[in-house]
Amino acid sequence: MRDRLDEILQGIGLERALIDEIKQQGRLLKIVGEQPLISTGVKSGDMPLVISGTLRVMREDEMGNEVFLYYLEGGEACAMSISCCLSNQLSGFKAVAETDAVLWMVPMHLIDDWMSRFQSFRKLIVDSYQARFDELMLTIDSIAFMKMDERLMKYLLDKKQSSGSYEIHKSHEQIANELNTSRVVVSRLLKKLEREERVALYRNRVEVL
Amino acid sequence: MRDRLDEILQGIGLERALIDEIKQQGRLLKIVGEQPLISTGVKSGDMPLVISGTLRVMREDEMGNEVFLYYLEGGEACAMSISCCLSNQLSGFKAVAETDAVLWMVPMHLIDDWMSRFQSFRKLIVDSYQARFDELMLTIDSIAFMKMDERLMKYLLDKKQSSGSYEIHKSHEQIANELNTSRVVVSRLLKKLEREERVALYRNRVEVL
DNA sequence: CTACATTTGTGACTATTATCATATTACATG
DNA sequence: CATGTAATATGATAATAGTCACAAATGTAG
Repeated sequence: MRDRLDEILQGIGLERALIDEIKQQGRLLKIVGEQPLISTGVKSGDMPLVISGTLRVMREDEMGNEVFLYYLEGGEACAMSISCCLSNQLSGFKAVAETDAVLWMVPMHLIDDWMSRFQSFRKLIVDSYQARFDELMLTIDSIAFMKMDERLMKYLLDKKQSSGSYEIHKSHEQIANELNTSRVVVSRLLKKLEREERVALYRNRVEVL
Repeated sequence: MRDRLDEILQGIGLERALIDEIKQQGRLLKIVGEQPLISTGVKSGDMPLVISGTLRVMREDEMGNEVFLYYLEGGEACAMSISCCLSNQLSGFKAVAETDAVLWMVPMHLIDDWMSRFQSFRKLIVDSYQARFDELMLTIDSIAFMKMDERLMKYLLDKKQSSGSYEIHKSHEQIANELNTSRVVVSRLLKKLEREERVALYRNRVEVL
């Protein structure tokens, strides 16, 4: 697993010296699918770096409604946790392992030091923020401009792209939660997509055609 | 105006040496109300730092629909423009001067150098990203969870807070655009709020009670 | 004051989404 | 294969928002 980490850190474009420090100072964390990593209103002293698997990051409001924000995948860092920690704030979001995942947890107090010494690390942080930002923009686009049927289709296609599989193993209920609508609505719209021969429906499974 | 800049830079918590460099290397840009600073699909080589006035930042899609994202006010930096420039990407958004505004434009190529040398500058960038991030989350909250009447009231209250005034000088049409709905809907909901005695309505002006 | 453009008000209708009630189907387990 | 639970399907109805048409009002320039 250390080798995989090395490979990923190189892939991001970090220099040798930094890679060695990261490998020395962090710790490995394995989480199994659907296990929560960060919950709304809790804070952590580490910045997670995804080695393998996928984290699903969501926003949750006071009443427990949640909207999907973005995915974190192999090689991506969760830059949000930085300022969340620097500024001593509570996290406004919730991260759940979408699949089994392996993370490298980096102690927060080292971040600033690395930012001052390594150009590649500054780039990692800024890029990470920007990537999240862009994805949030897409989320806003779809919530603000798209109707539920389009959003649902986009959701299915995004899933397909990120997992590489044509099958989404979720119930209508779970999909409805991620899109912040009701199960009945999702069932109806999926049925419509099925009639249009864009998906095939099974129990706990949707296949994109 | 240089004094005001100095004051603001100190207020952010930057150290003397950095402040001097910023003052030496940047240039002043004045823009008058409603003038666009950044347009969708265009990129700039400077990072703007707001000295006075307010910038309204919006997301625009291909069909010209737009959603309000957040405001940038005195002392705030537009960190988004950094990676937008570093990664050679086009800006996915649009910034308009809400009122007359004075900006200090910092050449992008200095950013990385400052980030390596000044702790306070790293903090400025990270905080700036985080602040925008938090505001985007609030925007998502309101679009995803709130109904139009609540969003309208929130919009009016936010305006009140940011301008300190109880009067919003906008037509129903303009408000509708910022909330991504139609003029008719805004007129109707404002009328309802008026009946509830929460606002008073005039031509091109709404007063929050 | 008059003419005109812009802004605002409202009724009528449609579209989309939410909600409730109630079937029906699929799967796991004994 | 009988049975129970979770998942899915679907009709009926309501709430919310969008659209169109047109009327009324407000402010401005001559």
